[in-house]
Amino acid sequence: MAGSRRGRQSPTLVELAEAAGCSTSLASIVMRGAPGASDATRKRVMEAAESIGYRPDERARSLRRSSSGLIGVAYHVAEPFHADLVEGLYGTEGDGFDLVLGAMVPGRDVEHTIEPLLRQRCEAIILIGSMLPVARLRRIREEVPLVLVARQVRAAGIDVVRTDDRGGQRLATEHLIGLGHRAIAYIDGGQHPGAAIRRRSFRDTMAAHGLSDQARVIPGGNTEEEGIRATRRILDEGEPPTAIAAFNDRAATGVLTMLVRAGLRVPEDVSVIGFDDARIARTAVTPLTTIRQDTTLMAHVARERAAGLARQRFVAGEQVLVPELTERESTAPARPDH
Amino acid sequence: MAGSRRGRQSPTLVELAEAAGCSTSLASIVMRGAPGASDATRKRVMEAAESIGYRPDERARSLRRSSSGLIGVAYHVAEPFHADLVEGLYGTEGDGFDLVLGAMVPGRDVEHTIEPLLRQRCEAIILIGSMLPVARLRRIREEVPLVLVARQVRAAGIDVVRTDDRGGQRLATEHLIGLGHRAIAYIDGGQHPGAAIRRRSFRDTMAAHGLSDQARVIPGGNTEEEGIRATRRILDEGEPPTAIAAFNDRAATGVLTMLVRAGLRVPEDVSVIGFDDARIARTAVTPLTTIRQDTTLMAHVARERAAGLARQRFVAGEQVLVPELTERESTAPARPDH
DNA sequence: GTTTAATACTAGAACGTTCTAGTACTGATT
DNA sequence: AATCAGTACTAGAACGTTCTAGTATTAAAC
Repeated sequence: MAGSRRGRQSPTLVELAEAAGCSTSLASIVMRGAPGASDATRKRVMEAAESIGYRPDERARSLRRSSSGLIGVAYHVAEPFHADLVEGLYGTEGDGFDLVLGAMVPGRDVEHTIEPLLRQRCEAIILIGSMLPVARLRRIREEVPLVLVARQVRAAGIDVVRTDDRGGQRLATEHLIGLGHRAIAYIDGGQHPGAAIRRRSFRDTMAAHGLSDQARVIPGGNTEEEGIRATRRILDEGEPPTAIAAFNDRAATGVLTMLVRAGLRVPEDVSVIGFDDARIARTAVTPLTTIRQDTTLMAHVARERAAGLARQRFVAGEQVLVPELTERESTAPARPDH
Repeated sequence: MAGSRRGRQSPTLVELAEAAGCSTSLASIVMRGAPGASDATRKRVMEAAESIGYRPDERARSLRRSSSGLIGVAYHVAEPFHADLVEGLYGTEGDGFDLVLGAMVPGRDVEHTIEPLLRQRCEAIILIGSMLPVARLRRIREEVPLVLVARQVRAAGIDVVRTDDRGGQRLATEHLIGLGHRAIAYIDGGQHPGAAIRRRSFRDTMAAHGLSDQARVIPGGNTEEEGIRATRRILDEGEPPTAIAAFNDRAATGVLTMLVRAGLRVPEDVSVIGFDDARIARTAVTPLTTIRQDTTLMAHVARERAAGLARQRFVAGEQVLVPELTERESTAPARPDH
């Protein structure tokens, strides 16, 4: 019971050294696995540590070392896509860095989130899917190396890891066109990262196929709710398109929801395509055809970049990953009568 | 550009004191808003801090103070319900504690997650929805006050904040019975927190209404995928029940998905009820009737408990919150012909 | 004009580590 | 027998704060 520890501090290196009958320096060497201790001593110290319940104080360690060995990660807790990326970040250990999470929640913006990370002297910060204006990103960049994930930004000094949104959206749009669809609606992602590029890519691809007049862009968002609203709006306005592309899988799921509610079948009546290949894509009412972003790889690269930037082995740049089409059941050839 | 800071350390209190022309003690007093400095000095120091870009080093602060002022939070990143709780935890500031997040991801279990929190000398740990056996919880409890959220455990010294799962599931089951349903399937949550209690509550409630022979419990889980699988199994086995209750909203969403895929209508053919009132409940194909757990309140209470336990103002106990039925569109009276 | 009380300020010792610069010992090399 | 190289170990100064115990300075009280 912790009751027995009430008020007691946890044992320090000094107490460990005492228990093991050696100097704190030696105990320290053993605890961090540095060279300079005999095997016998190592064993003795480790046993003493075990027996007194010694646990190194990370604050003191970090303070004393010249570098904190910390990479900060700022992400939106409620965003499943971010959660996937965070999971991926933990996959790659062994670069000598620990991760410190900074949660963005409503009312706690990027600056608020990053401040504690900087106060812990994180050596680099991975910022996931932030909509922050470039000027403010620049200000952060002045304090610490910054890796921006899943968003494009052309500003010197800011490292970027992202998917080729333009290529991805082209893939999606051409998939639909290839299936014979002509009247295609695109549900936009508003201000969200990547939205502007995907929107433009949709328009450009439609234009390239001479379908500009059939291309409709509907205001949307990145949530199921916004997908639902946008689709309702489409349906309210009369003859629905034969295909709908959405900014991301969450919005696409909202599209599916609304179509089912309206009694339309997917893909028989309307084809739907998403973006991300999020977890929910598989379990949607109709398994979603979508553009796959490899979150594991993105996370891997992001961490590598952050570590490299912190150690000044890299110069900031842009890593663009190639997305691919994942065909499931929500898209099908346009029916001839349309 | 951070390039200009290459290799430069961030300014320390000593440099701040120098810049402001006072002692470090005084600069410290100003920076932490402690009494003992004149208004003029405060202004001068603050301006100096601003001008040299001083930012207190949290590691040093925490190390020096007798208490770290940290509460650790261990949660599953990929679990939306946990994300809601984490959001809630940030809502209540002003207790003098900062939150440190510990992410549980596949391959990184509770112990791995908690270790870094302890190394930062968190004064209490909030553990969300862990399935850890009591013995191991006890071991953690020996090191630090522990608040267990969304799970019942009867072990001295472990603080618990949970919803009344038994009452909640009774509410759900009786809602269905009250609508005239008799053949009701329950999709179980397996080993997940609360699952055992909800399962038993379902059985007991059915029994109390003389419906034991109509009560079916199907192995399931806490994800959409498992909801789908369980429902497929139900449909494969012949005459479907007129109502399905699921362990949580994610599983219930899977149920909806599978029912739609099978061409059944909700609630006309089958009523479905979930648990949690997660975000996805509203945007499900058919808006889910569900049992609402107030995550904001739970988070609020959990934080309060953690802070109180850390400061030794509370003795560990159990806080049980009352859930309520949220009626949406996925439940309706049983059709007479059933 | 001395005491008292309060306010503004400071020196310097912590906090729990790491790390540099050293000492003491061993065994091999000349 | 003296030198060297290597291994095992240690003393003690950092790291950047907070906090205790103080010293001046001023204002009020008699």
